[in-house]
Amino acid sequence: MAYRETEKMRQRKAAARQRIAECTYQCVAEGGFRNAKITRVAQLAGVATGTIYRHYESKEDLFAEVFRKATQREVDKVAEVLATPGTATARLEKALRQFAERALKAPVMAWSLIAEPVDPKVEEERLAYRKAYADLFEQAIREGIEEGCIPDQDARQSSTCLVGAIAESLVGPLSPTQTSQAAADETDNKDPLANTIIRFCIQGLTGTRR
Amino acid sequence: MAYRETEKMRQRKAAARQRIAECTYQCVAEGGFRNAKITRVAQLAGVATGTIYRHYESKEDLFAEVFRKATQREVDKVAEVLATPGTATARLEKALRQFAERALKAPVMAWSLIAEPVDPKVEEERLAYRKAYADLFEQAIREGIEEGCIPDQDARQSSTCLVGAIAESLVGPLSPTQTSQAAADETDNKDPLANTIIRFCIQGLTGTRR
DNA sequence: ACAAAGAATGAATAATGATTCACTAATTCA
DNA sequence: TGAATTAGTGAATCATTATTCATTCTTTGT
Repeated sequence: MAYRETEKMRQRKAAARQRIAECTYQCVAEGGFRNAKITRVAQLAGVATGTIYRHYESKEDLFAEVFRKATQREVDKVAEVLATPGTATARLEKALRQFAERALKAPVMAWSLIAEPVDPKVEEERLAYRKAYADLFEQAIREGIEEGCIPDQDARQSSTCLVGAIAESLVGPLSPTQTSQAAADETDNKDPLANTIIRFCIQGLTGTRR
Repeated sequence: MAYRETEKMRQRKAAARQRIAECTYQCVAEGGFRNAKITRVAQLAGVATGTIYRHYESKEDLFAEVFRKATQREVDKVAEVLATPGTATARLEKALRQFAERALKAPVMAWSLIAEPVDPKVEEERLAYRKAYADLFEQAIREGIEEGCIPDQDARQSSTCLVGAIAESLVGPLSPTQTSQAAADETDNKDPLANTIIRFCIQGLTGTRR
């Protein structure tokens, strides 16, 4: 007998797989999923197109994984903020700001994650992504209700509203046409946007003007 | 000289064009834009595929028009409600309910309008559609501010949040997988959903619990 | 009735990219 | 070293549909 997969090989394959994912991410960050053609990804990764299919079942699978990873990064950041000390309301406010600011800092990627038309399998990941946010918010809302800083309500529904309000508010500023002109206008300050969204959301939750 | 386009012909052509649009609408209502293949539309409309291209520049154009018309119908309904007498808050509440209830009654179409992945030209129409809602809400919010029943705020931003919150809240219940099982579960009452969304939205606007 | 013009047809084509697969190159270990 | 086995290659293929266009059918006005 001869060849048997060795550790070295396993690692090399893992590295190639990761490189492919990273190059896909790069393509997406440049111009969305539509921009990430298999041939281009292969070229960037320095492998043949066929090689991609030794690492991923299909393009959709690759995209789904890339989407999931990109998403995880964002969700983790928000989770981090929500885990800091402070009242639930304050933490939610910080979390929403984190979400908005990161999106505005990497608008193409944010647009891809939030609003770019994608294939069904990737769309599924998007639903999961939005659900992940909603879950985090929901938990924080529950905590707020217990703390007494948020009145009793359907935490799940409210969290969904939060996700919707912030995503929708960002879609305009993020959409490819808007983005290009915003880039030209360096003075375009995004903070007022975040502030208004946050106020609406916190009020929606607490019913309290501040 | 001979043939010159006559009124009768003009009407016949207009009728054909409309029939094509209607059949497209029907396809979309059945399974979304993805389901509306040109050949299928032509078949339904009783014309040859080529004929479609005598009436529309391209599939995207056809879809964009169908989307626009479907959208207009929805927006008009909401505008109608907003034009009734009453305080701005009450009218906004009725409008949001109208939006939600119509969507839940025709879930496939609502999903197509709100969340189905579509081509760029159609996506543009979707942005316009959301903007149309935002414009209506914005106006009502301004009226509310003048009436004094809504505190002063960035009416545009708040209206965007409204659109986002309601759209997001509906995406879950509307998404194709959810819809099929909801159809099986006849007892699934949707009113609590609408109520929770509306409460969140009104609080977000007014900062007042009720 | 007939010529001129337009409308309708639908099989054939085009375009896009994902995916395959016959083949070559590397790796492993006795 | 070499037989066995897996990894990598990339040009060719496939799949899917939108779109075209040479042809046929209708309408119109003299």
